[in-house]
Parts: sequence; C-alpha cells; structure tokens
Amino acid sequence: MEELGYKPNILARGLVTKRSRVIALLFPTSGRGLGLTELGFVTSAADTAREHSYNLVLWSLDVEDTDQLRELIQQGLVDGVIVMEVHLYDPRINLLRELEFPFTLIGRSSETDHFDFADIDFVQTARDAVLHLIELGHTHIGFVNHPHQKFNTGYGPAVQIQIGFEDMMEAHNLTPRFRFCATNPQGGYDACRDLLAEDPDLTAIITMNERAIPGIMQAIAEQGWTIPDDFSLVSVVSSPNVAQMSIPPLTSLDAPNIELGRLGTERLIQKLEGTADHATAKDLLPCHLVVRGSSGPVRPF
Amino acid sequence: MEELGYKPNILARGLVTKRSRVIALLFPTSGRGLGLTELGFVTSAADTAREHSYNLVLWSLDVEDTDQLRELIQQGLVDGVIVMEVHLYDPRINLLRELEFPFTLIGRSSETDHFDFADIDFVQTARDAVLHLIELGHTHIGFVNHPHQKFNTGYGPAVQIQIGFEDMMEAHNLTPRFRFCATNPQGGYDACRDLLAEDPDLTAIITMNERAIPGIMQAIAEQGWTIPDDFSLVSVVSSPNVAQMSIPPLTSLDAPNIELGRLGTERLIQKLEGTADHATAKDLLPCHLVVRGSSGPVRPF
DNA sequence: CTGTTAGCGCGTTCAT
DNA sequence: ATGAACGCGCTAACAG
Repeated sequence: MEELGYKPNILARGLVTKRSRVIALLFPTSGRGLGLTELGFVTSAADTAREHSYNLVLWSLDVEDTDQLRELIQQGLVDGVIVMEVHLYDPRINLLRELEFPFTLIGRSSETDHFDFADIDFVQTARDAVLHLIELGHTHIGFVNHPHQKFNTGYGPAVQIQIGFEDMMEAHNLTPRFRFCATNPQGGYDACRDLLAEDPDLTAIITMNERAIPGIMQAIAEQGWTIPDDFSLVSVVSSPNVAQMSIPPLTSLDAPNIELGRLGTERLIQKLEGTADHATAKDLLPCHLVVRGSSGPVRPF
Repeated sequence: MEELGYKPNILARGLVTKRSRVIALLFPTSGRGLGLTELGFVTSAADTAREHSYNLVLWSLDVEDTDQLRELIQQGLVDGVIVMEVHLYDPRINLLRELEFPFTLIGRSSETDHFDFADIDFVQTARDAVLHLIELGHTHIGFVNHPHQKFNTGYGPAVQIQIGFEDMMEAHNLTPRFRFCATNPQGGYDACRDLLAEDPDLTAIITMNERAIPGIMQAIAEQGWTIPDDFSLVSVVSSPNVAQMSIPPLTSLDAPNIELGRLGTERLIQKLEGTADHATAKDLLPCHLVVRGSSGPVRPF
C-alpha cells in the first residue's frame, strides 16, 4: 500500500468508532482563582492525556453556563470531561449526570459519594501545618482563612481546612483562633492585627489566603518582629513559585497539583476505556510540607 | 424534522468540510517558563477560540519534539496551530512551513519577515521603564537581565529588552549598567550587589527576572535602604499577581498577555477562514505601566 | 427553492 | 487467511 507517510484520519476513525479520543478540561476563568496551582492542573492533564494518545481541549466556561456546556457536549467532539474548580453545589455536575456523560472531578461536590474525584486532603493538610508548628514549640497559633462569604457559600476548601485546624488544635488542648480575610494584602493586615489583639501571645499564623500574605508580613514587621525568629508563618495549599518570591521564602504546604491533574485525567480515561474499577475513585492527597525560611522555633519568653 | 434537541455532529461535519474547527496551542511545559503570563495566553486563546466557535486543544510538546508534532498534525484533528514560547531558531516553525500548515506565533523567530506573529514590544517596554525612572529624577539606573546563557542562545526577550535599555539610557547621556542573573533570589542578590559595587550611586534597578526580585530587595534592605524612598525597583514583563505579592507592591510593566493570546488566535482563525489580509500581521504590543509602590522620586543627596 | 444522492476516510462485517 | 462492501452523520452538488 502506501509505504511511506500514511496517517489515519482521526476524525473518520472517531466517526465510526464513536470515540474521538478527545477529552475536555472545564475550567472557569471568571472565578478569579486562576493561579499557578490551576496551571499545574492544566499542564499535567495535557501531559497525561497525551501519554494515553488523547487530546485535551480547554473549555473555559463559567460555572453557571450550563447551556453552553450542554451545547458543546452535544457537538460530540469529546468523549468525557474533567471538571475543575468544583463547587459544592455545582450546576455542571447535575447537567453531566442528566446527560449521563462521563466525567471526573478535581475537587469535591456535596454528593461526594456518587462521583469520582481527586482532591486535596484539606483536613490532613491543616493538621500537618499545625503539627509542624507544635513541634517547633508553638502553642498560640492563628489561622487566616478566605473571605467569610466564600465560607458561607460552602466553598469546600475554606470549610474543610478550618475543620482540620480546629480539630488538631483542640486535640492538643490549644485554642483555635481564626479570621476570615479579604483576598488582598489589606485584608491580611487587618486579620493579623485582629488576631494579635485577641491573643497578644500569638507566635504563629497559618494561612491559605495567598494574596493576604504581604499584609500579614507587614503587620508582623510593624510589631517589630522578624520572621522566623519572632514569629512563624506557614502558607498552606500554595504553590512553590509564590513561596519562593517572599523574603524569607515561605514554609508552605504545596498543593499536589500535578498529581491531581494526572489522577483526574487517568481516571476519566479508564472510565472511557472501560478499565476502571467498579467502585468510585476518591483520591485525597495531602499537600507537601516544604520547610523554607518562614517557620522556626517559638521565641523564648 | 427533529423539533427538539438536535445537534449536528461536529466530527462528521469536519470529515466532509475538511475543517474540524479545532486549533492547537503549542506550549512547551519543560521550558521552566510556565508562569502567570503563560496562563494568560492559554485562557485568552481558549476564550477567543470559543467566541469564534472553535475548540482549542493543548499540545504541551517539547520544542525539539518535532516528530510528535508532525504526527499530531497528520492526525488531521486540528486546522492550525498557535506556537507559544517561540525560539529564535525554532525547529517547530521549520516543520510547519515544510508541511504548509497554518500557524501564528506568540513571540518571534529569527525570520521575522515571513510569519505572522504577536509579541511584546520589548524595546518600547524597556524605554518606558527607563523613562518612568528618568521622570522621577533617576540617572543611575541598573538592569538585571536573565541568565547569560539565555542571552547567548538568542533568547529574544533578553536580547531585545537590553537593546531598548541601552538605547534609552544613551539617548539621555546616561551610562547603562547591567548584569545577567540566575533565575532565583540568590542570583538577584548577587547581581544587585555587583551593580552597586560598580556604581555606588545607583538609585534604581529595572529587572525582567521575576524570580530574582526577592534577592534584589534583600540586597537593597541590607544597604539600609527602603523601597521606594531610597531606592526604586521596576519589574518589566511581569504579571500583576506577583507584583502585588511584594512589599511594597511593585511598580511594573505588565505583559499584555491577554491581548497577545487573543491576537494570535484571531489571526490564525482569519487565515483559516480566508479573511486575513494579504500582508503578514506583525503585532507588537508594549507592556502596561502600572505604578505601584516600588518606584519613587530619587533620594536627595 | 426543496428533495435526493454521493462520498468524506475510516472500522467492521460478511463473503470468498 | 485476505478482500469487498457497507455505513458512521454530515455537507455539497445536483436534479426536479
């Protein structure tokens, strides 16, 4: 036949096999949450798809925009979707169920039992952060969360991580103090000062609000304190790049974003190929503790 | 016919029209260059594609991996590609030309005349940065570049921006001083100290090496200087998020990444639809100057 | 202008 | 074993 340079047309193949070997990554761009962590999802999902001879398309749809999602799915281009930035009550999930369309989640919804997902183990992450500080001798530890509104609307990470924080503190007979906080330096500054007013003996803060960090550090500096000699700061669910941008570089619990992207993608492909286990896959991965320069032994009295 | 719920199958359509309405974004993941700026390319390319009823697939191939690129193109899934992270001598471009496959560049190659591209106007950006500082009264200004090796291998931005810096300085009868610099805080620290040793009267530094910034700030602080009162720092070709993470927030020239992603994508689609102008499109966009807290009037002697 | 038909490039089935 | 024919779902070209 054609000895050289023949390549099957993937469209024609897809037309007859009913399988395009294309999957979509659903990531809302409007959610303001597009950071390095999300970029890790995207790149690792793309890499993983390629390894399995799949193509990954990007659908940057708003979470609420189920009309367009339905339309895209019905085009028939993709075999399944990976959902990012999952909300507790996520209209996209209802649609996918209704259409009986294959999907996996990166993140968790409210009906956690019924779906496959890969997510950060926020509770464990909070515990690891607290434990790290306790081992350094800290007993007065504060937590700076996301804004109150996010917590109230059931934003999973904000809820979960606070649970982990409170659990671990109480398990050690320590008082858990926390503040909600706007996602900007001013918010961090205010939250930090509030916490110090509530407990002047505070020697450490854990936060998962990256944008608030400069403000927190500012507030600490204004106390005349130096990090990490006088005060410790631990960033949780962050990305290495931002941790390394601070002075001193931040001790952090880095999000397992590469692993999560890979897991979500592989699981979806398994479903499509029919090689998945029967049980739904629930992968909870803890963050990686990386001790950099912002945490140290508690200051002597 | 079918009153409700009929959607054309896009694969079948593509098979007959010879146009899948799918385009690919080529972005090398191994290049270590995956930052917020690149994320902006990806999201805006995806958004723009969607607006024109195109799908965007992600091909995270290594720059050198032309074999796999050829294979993917010959699959016939995509109508054209957008090339990111363009190298001056980029094997991908040769392949695309050889295959006569439609493409646009985000960035520039050596044969700038023959291809469509959208890129940052680095020369103008450097000039804007210098001008900003000159207007503040600074006359002793240093520049911290990327590593020497990147410069030597013809990494476009590193070359272009230095040209702009030197031009503008000499046009004002000022001495341009610069250092190459490893992409980490230690590199920034060393480069800053070198520059200060060479010219103790230095009052401002421009850098496009984001990772070096903490080190630069550290070196300034060790001089007993405060930013922006005693020393000014301007970050060029950066992204707002990192500028806002510093204390004080950095005056920066933010990359026009959204616009670039949009331009590259629209131009490719125009080519595919045959609605493009005959002339090759060369879009050079300057960065946006955003004055935050790291630049101020030169300190009095 | 509406209705019919051919064929895009494959995988699959059926016949040899 | 190898080979011919059919059809996936659509658009384009053509006939009425």
